[in-house]
Amino acid sequence: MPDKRCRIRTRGPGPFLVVDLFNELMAAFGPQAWWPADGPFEVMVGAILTQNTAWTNVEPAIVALKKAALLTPRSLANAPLADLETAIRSSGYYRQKAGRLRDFSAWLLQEWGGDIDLMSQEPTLRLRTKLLNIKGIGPETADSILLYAAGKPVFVIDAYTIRILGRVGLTGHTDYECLQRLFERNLPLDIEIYREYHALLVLLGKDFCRRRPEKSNCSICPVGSRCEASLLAAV
DNA sequence: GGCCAGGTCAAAG
DNA sequence: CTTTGACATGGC
Repeated sequence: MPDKRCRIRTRGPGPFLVVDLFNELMAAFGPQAWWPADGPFEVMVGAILTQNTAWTNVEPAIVALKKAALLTPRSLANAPLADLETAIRSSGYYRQKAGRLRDFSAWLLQEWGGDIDLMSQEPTLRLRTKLLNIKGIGPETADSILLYAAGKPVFVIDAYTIRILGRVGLTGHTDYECLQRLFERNLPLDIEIYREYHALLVLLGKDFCRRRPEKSNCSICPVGSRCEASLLAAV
């Protein structure tokens, strides 16, 4: 149900279409096959570990967890915090994230007996609310878990998405839920499209977002970062 | 050496 | 309701 509070406008050369951007990105870069992980539990662990952290720092942490046989809900929930901290040190915020991983794993066990398939049968919005009630799981992490681990059609918004939209001229309500609705309103209800689109936005963000020394009128990008008037030809 | 990354939470203003 | 600080490592 559309929310009247979500008023989003475009400025610049022409109307901005969510669908056009997806088509251009897909044509330019092709499918990304996200999320890079071995199974849904690993997806969820990765979603927590990558919070405000480069994926290159997350990978060694996942490997270390795997090597220490800590990559199951039960072992993660029961391991000494010190062991977790050691394993995930490379991912940064390691004390905080160790606690988050353990709390989340304990929740998985308590709510669903550690059965992710069972968890995934929960209605989407109810599951989302439950995830958000866990300390350390915010909207992006929750939605990443829903989309990439539980197979729910939920569009993930991240810092790249916000920056890119700002750059192509989007103004107005740019908070998480409004932007999420913008995408969900304009796309077919299709998990694969949601998955690819978010992956492509991250790719675009990495490859283009900070390297264009053009001028910017973007009010969303952080001070000091550069934007350009158009990204792909269309926007 | 400085900047920043696939955020989140709590404490102020 | 909006802004700010803390959390931390590793790559460029």
